[in-house]
Amino acid sequence: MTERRTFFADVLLPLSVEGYFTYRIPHEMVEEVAPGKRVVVQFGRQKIYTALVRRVHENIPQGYTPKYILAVIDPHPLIQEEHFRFWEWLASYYMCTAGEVMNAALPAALRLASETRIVLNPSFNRDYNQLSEKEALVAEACELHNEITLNEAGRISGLANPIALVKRLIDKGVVLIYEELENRFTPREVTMLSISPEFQNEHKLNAVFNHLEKKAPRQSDALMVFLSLTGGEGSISRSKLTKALKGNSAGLEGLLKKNILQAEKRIISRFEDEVQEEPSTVNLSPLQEETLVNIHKQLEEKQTLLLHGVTSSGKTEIYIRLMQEVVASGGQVLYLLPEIALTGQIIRRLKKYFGEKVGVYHSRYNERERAEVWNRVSAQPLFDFERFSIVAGARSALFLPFSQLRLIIVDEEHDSSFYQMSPAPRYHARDAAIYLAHLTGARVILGSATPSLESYNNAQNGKYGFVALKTRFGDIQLPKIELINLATERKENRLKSIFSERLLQLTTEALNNNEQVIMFQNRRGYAPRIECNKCYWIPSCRHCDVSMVYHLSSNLLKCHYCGYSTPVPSECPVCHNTGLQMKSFGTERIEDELAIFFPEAHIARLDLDAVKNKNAHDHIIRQFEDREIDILVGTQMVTKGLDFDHVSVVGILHADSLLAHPDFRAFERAYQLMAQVSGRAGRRNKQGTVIIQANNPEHPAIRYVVDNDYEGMYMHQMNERRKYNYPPYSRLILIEMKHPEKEIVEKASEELGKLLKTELKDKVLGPEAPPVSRIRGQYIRQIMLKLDKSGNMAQIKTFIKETLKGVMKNKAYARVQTTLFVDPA
DNA sequence: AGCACGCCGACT
DNA sequence: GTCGGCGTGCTC
Repeated sequence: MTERRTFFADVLLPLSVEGYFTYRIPHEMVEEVAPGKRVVVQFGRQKIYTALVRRVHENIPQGYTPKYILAVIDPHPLIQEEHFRFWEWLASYYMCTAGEVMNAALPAALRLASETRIVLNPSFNRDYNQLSEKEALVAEACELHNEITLNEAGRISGLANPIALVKRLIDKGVVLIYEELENRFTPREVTMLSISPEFQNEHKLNAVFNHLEKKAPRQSDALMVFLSLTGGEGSISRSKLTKALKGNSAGLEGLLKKNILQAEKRIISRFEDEVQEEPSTVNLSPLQEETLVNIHKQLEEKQTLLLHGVTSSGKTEIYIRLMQEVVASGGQVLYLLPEIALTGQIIRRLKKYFGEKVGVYHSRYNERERAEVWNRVSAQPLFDFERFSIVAGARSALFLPFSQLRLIIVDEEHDSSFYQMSPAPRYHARDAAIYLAHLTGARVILGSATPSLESYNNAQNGKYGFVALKTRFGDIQLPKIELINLATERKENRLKSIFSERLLQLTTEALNNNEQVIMFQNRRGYAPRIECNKCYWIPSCRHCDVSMVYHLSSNLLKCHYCGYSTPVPSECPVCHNTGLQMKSFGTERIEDELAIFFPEAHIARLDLDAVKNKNAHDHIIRQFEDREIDILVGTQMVTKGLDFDHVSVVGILHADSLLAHPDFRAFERAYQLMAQVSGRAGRRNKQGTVIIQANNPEHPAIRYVVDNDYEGMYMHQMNERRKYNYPPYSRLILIEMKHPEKEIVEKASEELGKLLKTELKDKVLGPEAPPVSRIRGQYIRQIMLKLDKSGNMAQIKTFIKETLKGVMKNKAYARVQTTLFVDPA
């Protein structure tokens, strides 16, 4: 007789709780439970969650009786050991829980969440009079709808938190609750129609036909259409046949009833079958060819390489060649891009070479689509689709379960949107990609025309490989950049609205030549503020410490931080003067005023307000590509990795505003933005022109853009960074505290700062109020830690956590929200 | 993160 | 007295 052994599983829950939880594995599940599989567990009094098994063991937990695992979901592990290790590194480096990483990693459709359902207790005597009004409402709703959810109970009763009410109903024996698991991952199915086996010979089929022709002409018609579409062989989807039958569905029903046709469900992809193009090879210029050889050579030694290629230098072609090589050897490629650079343009280009091997993964996809991509990347997919060899995705694509990851390309690596600000995990996808590659043995290529100082520094000191592409592809010249001094223009009365005469003149010429123009202004809305012309009162948000922006389209003042909006006041509430003036220029106003100067031109706007709808962004880009738009006005959205062939003029309307931020990266950012948007200008056979308008055109950041001098900018900024001990000379951790009461957050942050200083001394800066010191009614204080690169980071992070815990013990600070940003970008 | 328990003020 | 708001602590 074999001894019965007891097994336990340490599982990870998708919650913001530290550590793993131990559950007992029922004997009948011992075979099934394995690390990386999803299991269903109850956590707490009632909630049921999908957890991931981290490890299985026989150590009996001490001090509590573990609950049982309720069910095993997966036949094969969903997560491999190296992914767990990646998550755990991310959690410890970025100071969050592994559960929070799990939440970010698994698409929602692969997580099960239970929902509390409320039903009427069968033994309830239906005496609603014994109940309070709200209780009766909820109970009656249960009777009427059979069951309601907790949320619905909240709505019906008007209570934000209906739990107590429901609990009373349970105690009174009126209702019962149970937890319903929702599995949201179901593959898409289609009904396929084919000839039933017994009619699959010509003789029989003819007989049927003759019979139907006389007795059931509608059915015979339907059969005819079916045969003509399929040629008698194979199957066709029901929807296709129905469409071809143009309403004769009765005929089809008859054929199915008589079992002449048979229906069968088949799982299909959620992604439209794109026309599969023959994989073509990319033709590289001799310079690109040389670059490719150089990349290969360096990747033999270095895991990560920085590809510094000026705009339009043809980086994408090189990426495609590298991808082809990886795919040919059976490997997988992850192509990371900033969310808004993931446009139809780039995807179409990849599909042209790789057809159905390319998957796309970003936040505009719904849950089910994401779950399918997840499956098609995995080594053991739940459903049988062709495996994706290449995934183009935004930062969250980093968590896809690649099994043969050989190459990660981080394009536009300087882009700060690779850093996730909220929610946790607050991580930098570029840096995390490098760690993931370290775990999996993959190579990383960081690409940019304007690399981050950090990456360029790593290339300079030999940590990364380095390859530069200094000339544009196909002999396109770099644009000519002209400076306009806004102050002098204004003084000499040559400024029309916000446009210099030179810019208007060049725009006119471009339009006459049937060329396109981009106008860049980094503020959305119509007027960034309005102002009383007598007492200088400025309307500001009631929840945030910022002025309200006037939006023409809605005729409202809006807060860009919390979304609060108000009508425009008819008079100044302070001095009752009716002269309220629009100050400064947003993209909406620029679009509006351009229409006065160029009434014939098609003008469009590309900013957050213009792309609220799902496909609006792609739509505008495509219209611009197709030259249905002559002038495109936009915020930084127009700078993100787009290639247009017919743009001859780019206007940067107010460069100073880019430099006005009190941030140690402002200079670098301003350079990157201006260089990137300038790079949109220029076309075959004609040099483009960029006009930079600024009150202070002598600013060094602008100088480096004009001279196309990345190196110079790099040296200049590295000097500054060294002087003030900023990255890459140090590492930063930002601690942000929030509370609706100014005094509380001030005291809490002062106290934390003081305690941190006992160990970290002058490495602690602040606390101080950030430029926008109140958002959504919460006062904000920040403490910046400037840490030595040589320091023991793990130890310092533990110290920070412990110190914070100590401060939070004070009941007065219990509701202060603290957020940690490691390596903030 | 949720969720329950328990303390306390306020309204029938 | 009950109702409901919110602080506190726990979840395998």
